Amino acid sequence: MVRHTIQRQMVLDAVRFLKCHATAEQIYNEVCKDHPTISRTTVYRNLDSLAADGEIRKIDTPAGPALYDHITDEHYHIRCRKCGRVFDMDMDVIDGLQKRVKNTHGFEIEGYDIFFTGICPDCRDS
Amino acid sequence: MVRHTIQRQMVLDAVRFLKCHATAEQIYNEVCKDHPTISRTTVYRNLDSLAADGEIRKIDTPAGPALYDHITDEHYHIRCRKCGRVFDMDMDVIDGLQKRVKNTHGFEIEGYDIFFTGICPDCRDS
DNA sequence: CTAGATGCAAACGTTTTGCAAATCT
DNA sequence: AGATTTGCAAAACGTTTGCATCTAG
Repeated sequence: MVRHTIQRQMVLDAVRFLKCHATAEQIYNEVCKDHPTISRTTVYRNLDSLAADGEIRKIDTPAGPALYDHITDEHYHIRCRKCGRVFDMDMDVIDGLQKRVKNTHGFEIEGYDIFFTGICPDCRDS
Repeated sequence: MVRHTIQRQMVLDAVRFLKCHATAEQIYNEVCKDHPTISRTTVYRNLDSLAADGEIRKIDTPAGPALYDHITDEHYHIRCRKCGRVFDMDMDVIDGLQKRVKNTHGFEIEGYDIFFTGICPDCRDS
């Protein structure tokens, strides 16, 4: 059974407070403001466990740290090739994308993500 | 100017020989068979430079090492959540996906990738 | 001759692990 | 009381960097 600890609660609160694609490091820093003795390890462990319980969403990103979202509608992301920042993509979700798979070859498909790559306005202008 | 070295050539040959989504480590091991004194660093540097020149394609993957392909048609990937292996997805490329972006917010979009997640048949059966 | 490439060792950022001590239920 | 969680230190992992040496053009 999952045990309720202040650390777990604070990690969850921080993810909700930061709202969108926060890194473990950002979440750790946020929790540290109120509870400076928490360890990074505990943050990682609670993020994993909260994601496994479906309380938050973990987004593994290409070429960068994982991001954690409070649960929101499905959406896609773009990563700046220069600064590495990740932004939400302004586009509709593609309807029934998973149904386009011709043959799963025995795979149990659990989900998917689309990552765009590009150069953000800040990096282009410098 | 890019200089032609045996290391660069061997890295390129290895990527072509391994054909699909090889990791830097696999490519290093392949090159090592003929040229055991090459360093991992040199493999990484040549992979980067070959990708920058468009001779090979680098695929940054979520939650795993980057993969390198000899140039092939665009295609999508699936990663097993348990064993981490990456496979090609058996589906058609989505026509004009980039045109669905409503507002780039000043981003220069260079491309995108779709990554499915799931459990592969081997991992499910064990 | 010399810009550029190499190999080494060491650092990097992110994440995971082993373990003893602390804490929920 | 007993299983789970914590915090620490250390390791793991993939990758990059600094630097002295070497080499292709």
